[in-house]
Amino acid sequence: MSAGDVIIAEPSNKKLEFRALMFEKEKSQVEAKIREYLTTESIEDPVLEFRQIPFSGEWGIAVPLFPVAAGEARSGKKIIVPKRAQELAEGIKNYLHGSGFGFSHIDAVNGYLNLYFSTSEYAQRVVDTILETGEDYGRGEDLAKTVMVEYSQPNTHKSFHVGHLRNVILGGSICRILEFAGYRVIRANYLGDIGLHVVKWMWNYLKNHVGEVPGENKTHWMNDIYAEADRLFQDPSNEAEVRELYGRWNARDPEVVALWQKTRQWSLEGFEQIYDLLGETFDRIYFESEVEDSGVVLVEKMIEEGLAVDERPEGPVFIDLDAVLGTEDEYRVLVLLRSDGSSLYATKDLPLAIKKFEEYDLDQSIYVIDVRQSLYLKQVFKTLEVLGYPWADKLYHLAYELVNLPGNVTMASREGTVVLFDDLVAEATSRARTIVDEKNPEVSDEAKTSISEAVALGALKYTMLSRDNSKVVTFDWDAALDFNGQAAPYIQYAHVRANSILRRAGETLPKAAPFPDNLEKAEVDLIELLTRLPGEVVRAAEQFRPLTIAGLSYDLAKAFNDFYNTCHVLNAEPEVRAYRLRLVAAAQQVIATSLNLLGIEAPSAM
RNA sequence: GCCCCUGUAGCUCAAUUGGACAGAGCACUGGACUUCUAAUCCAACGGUUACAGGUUCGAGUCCUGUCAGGGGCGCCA
Repeated sequence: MSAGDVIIAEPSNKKLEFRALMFEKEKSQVEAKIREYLTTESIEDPVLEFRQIPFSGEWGIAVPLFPVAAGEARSGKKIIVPKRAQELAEGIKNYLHGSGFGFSHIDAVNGYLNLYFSTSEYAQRVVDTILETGEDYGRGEDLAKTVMVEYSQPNTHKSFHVGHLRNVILGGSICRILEFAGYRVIRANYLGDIGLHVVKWMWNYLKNHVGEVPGENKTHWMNDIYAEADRLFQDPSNEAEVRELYGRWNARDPEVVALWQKTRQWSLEGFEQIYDLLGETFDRIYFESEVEDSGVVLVEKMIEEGLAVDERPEGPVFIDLDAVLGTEDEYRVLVLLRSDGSSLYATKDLPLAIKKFEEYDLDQSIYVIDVRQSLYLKQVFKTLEVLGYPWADKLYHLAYELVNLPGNVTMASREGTVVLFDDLVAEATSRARTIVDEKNPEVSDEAKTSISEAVALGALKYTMLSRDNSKVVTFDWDAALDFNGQAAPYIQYAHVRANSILRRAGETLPKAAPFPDNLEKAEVDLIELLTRLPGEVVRAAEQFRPLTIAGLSYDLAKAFNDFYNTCHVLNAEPEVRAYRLRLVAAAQQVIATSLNLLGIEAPSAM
């Protein structure tokens, strides 16, 4: 996404880290003392900013004194800023007698004032908080803001390939993250159920496949007929027949409409199979066919009002946005109707946007669409603003880059350069199955199937989500099917290990357990990562970036694996066993939550 | 011609939004299974953050310019 565009909420300056939240009381007490000291140095109303200390085994918060010293320098004092910052930090440290206010010790280093928490106290507060809140750990409060996210947008009668997959996975994860962050989310889909591609499909069906019905895999079957139609259509001798059928469709010939309804339904059922597999559901499905007529009416109105230029039949109907707005080469020209009066994307996107706001009271309307349509959507949004819709500034294009094939080849059904969704899933699942058979031969066949599916889909989703929205994904079979390293199965496996320990413990979790001050490094590192979830959820929601959650989930898994190897739980001393069991339970919870936000299953066995 | 995106280790990517020493995975090399599941872990190797200026106490991050790659720009979707 590009920065500086519309953001859902006000960008939060409540960048209070979780750690600071848990030590809020201590923090505000010490902040008052720091201000008190700075007053004695004749510094009034300084800019005090709390940030994290780069973590090195001990928790705390830091106050950089550079802004304060720089302020002094600007007001004319002859000082060297870094030196003065360090001097101030030391001054404060002495003023606070090096500790107190709930902090175990206070340091002045490199111009920063570092305030450290008691390790045992901090560790226990973190783990207790997670276990008390359970799956709600990290969940934001209800923000009473409604957001619609439109994503997926496949064309009926066509294929579903890996390019479409990135959209669904990204959109789905964004919805989960926004929901968890406290927004009320409406998942919308918008299907291309009319147009030349549909007519071509019906023509081929009538000519070569009458009476046939889809097999088990409906989307694949639909696409086979479409691909064949597209090929046959290359032959000019077939053009007349297709055009004739298009005419009958435009005249709403009942026979053609009936066929359209029946075949469209097959496509819908096929998409439903895919969405089920991916774990996606939609609250509202829009169709191009339901907004086309109102779109034409709207364009006619724009012509009457003089907003749109009508050059028919020699030329199209368009709005010259730069002319209307007095800009130059910025918004260009948006074509609204073809010269023959037929509709285009814009004809339908304008009324669709209006319809959304008629149906729902939206605080934000998000379009998850690839980056190539940036100018187009900018034009659509601007046109709605020009038309006077007060909600036009609530429209947001969440752009993402394409999934290309090696050699920077764009996936296109027409060129035959596609990797179909079901082929990919079948291959991934089969590879996962081979590994499950080898690693876990004793579990039931049913369990093996569900594990393979969770692993295969998890791996595909993680690959898409662990890359920034603005980066092109180059699809490569080996990379997509690599279950090693920084990939979903690694994270899922950590969850399985945690689950395994808890299962073998065979008792209810100790209600409370004190943590010692001399924790192992692996324990400290793990606890540190557990505290990051709430902040990352807020950040991911503000920036529409699942990537941050993908990164955290991997870091968590890595830290847990390290803990698993260095810290034994079940055969440890009773006190140690007690707090470690609670730590394992907390880690399992946070890993599961982060995977869930990515739409990835957290299996209990692998 | 104009606009947008990208450029970080051999490869694929991160970097808490201007903060402390730029981190992971893959690949290569060498180690660790009689232990809570080795789909794991440890160690080693790997950097002039495309280039040149500028702003700043501080720049991979911000501003200007250059280079390279990708995308978009009146009747495709």
